[in-house]
Amino acid sequence: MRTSHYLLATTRETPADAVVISHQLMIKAGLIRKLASGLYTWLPLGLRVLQKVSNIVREEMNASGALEVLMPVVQPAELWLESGRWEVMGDELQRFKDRHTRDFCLGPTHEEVIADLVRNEINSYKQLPINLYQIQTKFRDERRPRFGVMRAREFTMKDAYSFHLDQASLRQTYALMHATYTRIFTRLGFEFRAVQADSGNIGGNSSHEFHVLAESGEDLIAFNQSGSYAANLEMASALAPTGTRAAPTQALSKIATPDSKTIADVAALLQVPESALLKTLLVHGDADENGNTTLVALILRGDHQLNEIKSAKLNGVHSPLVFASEAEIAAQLGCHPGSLGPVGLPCPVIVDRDAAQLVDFVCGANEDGYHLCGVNWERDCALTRVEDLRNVVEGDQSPDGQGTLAIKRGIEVGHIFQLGTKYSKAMNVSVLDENGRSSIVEMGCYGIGVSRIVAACIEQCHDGNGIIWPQQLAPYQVALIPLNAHKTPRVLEVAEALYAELSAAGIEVLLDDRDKKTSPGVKFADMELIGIPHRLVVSDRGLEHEQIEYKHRQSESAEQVPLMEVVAMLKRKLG
RNA sequence: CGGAGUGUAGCUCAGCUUGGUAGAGCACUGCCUUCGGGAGGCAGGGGUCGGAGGUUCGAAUCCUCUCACUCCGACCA
Repeated sequence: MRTSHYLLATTRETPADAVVISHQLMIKAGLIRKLASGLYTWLPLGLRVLQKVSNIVREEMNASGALEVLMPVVQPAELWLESGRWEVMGDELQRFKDRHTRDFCLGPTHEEVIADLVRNEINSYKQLPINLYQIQTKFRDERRPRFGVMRAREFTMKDAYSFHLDQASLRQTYALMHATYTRIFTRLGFEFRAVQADSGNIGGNSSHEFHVLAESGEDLIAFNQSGSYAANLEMASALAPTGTRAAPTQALSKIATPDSKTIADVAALLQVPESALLKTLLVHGDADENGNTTLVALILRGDHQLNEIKSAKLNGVHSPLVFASEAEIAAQLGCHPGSLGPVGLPCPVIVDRDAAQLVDFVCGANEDGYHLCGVNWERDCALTRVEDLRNVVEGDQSPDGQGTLAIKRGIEVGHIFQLGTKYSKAMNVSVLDENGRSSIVEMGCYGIGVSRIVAACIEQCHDGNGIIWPQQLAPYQVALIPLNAHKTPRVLEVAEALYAELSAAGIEVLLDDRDKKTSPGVKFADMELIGIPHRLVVSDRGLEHEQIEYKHRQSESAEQVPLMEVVAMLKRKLG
């Protein structure tokens, strides 16, 4: 490709509304342009990268035996009513009516459509297992789109759905997809982790997320050094402390703590560490048959954070977690949230394992302006229920006993689920088994955020001058820059010859043939910004010695290569 | 959805407090010079100041409403 015939939409200024580096660079390098919030046009350069990602994903999915299909973006409401998700999905599901006033939605995912396809087309256990996938546009009306294509409303996703006669077969394909995803993200050159994950709304039993490690990631993941344990922070278990609780040494006392409402305030006032305090949080319990809920107290050590996902899964706790309002707390206890504690608390109490180990601790007195000191479990208040309520922290023991946990930020680029029969039962997807009996099939689903991968790659691979594409994603492998061609005609002749020869060898070359008004500095800066891995400079100076300058995007300095050897050298470097 | 903020040229922004002819840099067009790290000169083109209503002799500027976008939070397959 020649830059003179290309839409090289690089900008000098950093866009004002982009906060993460990948979003800034995608706009500066001319990969994307925003149309509206969460909606992006892919420009020629960006589309090439997106297609390279798609192709790698497609190759590996095909190699795994999955079959590619393409389903509609627009889906009829009937299918969603059948699965029960028309009501459940909320505003993220973009609904609309056609001219006949029939209800439709834009597909945020395709479980319903694929289930409908399979129940019509697959009748026998002999046709199972089968794994169908597509690479297609999804639409989710996100409450807050952000970070460019990282969290867009319209985005490209690879979604695969597998169908099985039994759970053993599902587990087998799930493992195969786990391995396939590992191959894909390895080929993409990512530093990533596969982590245990919450399956959330989509349902099902086992679930893993694949995260690219990056500071700008929206998720926190916990893992040990050996890699034997990795989980989303939402899911990571905190090991129970070992040993028995020490005996009390202090007497219970009540002290005035006016104006100290937070853990930090009270710890500072009393000159004790935050870990010597209790944090008491009131949440809604399970609803009774009339839909009314009572309050439940969740108690943590002052320095620990509540894990809302783990807590909401406990019996007696409303899921999803709903915090009691200040008004509800005042009505039931007559004090503010900052003054709560377990002593004499008139509601069920669930205590975190670490909080249950404390002795001589400080907690709220359930009376504004007072705290209790020297409090001890069982002596001063009951300890009836102990659970894992807290977020793990850096340095915690790994739940599998292998070393300690580190916590890092990750960008979720893949998610695999064992759905079981959640959708197949609701939509009656069945086959005849070998006994001729109808059997509801087991389902798995497997997603990869194709467009998000482009952004995630830039988050991992950039420097002060711009993007640094790995070879497998680079829109072009070689930037070929003729300098001073208007002064020395041979410069352009040699550049054209190299362009032809490299192209004939199947190497993707971007020839920067912009005219003399584009100074050398501009060409160098643009080619670095868009991240082309290999750079060749053809100049009058070099040609005097029959030499071409070569520089890799990441190397500090350039080297001179004899003209006759350039093509062979690049073929070698590009494998 | 709650809180905060911003809308002026393709981009980054000034002008608004105190109402009086629409601005700068970059980008773009033409000519000349320059030519290995985002060149210089001269001459140009480009904006119903997000939209509607109001106050006023007069509104980018003041008031009201509205829309869009961004950030923080909550939420999220």
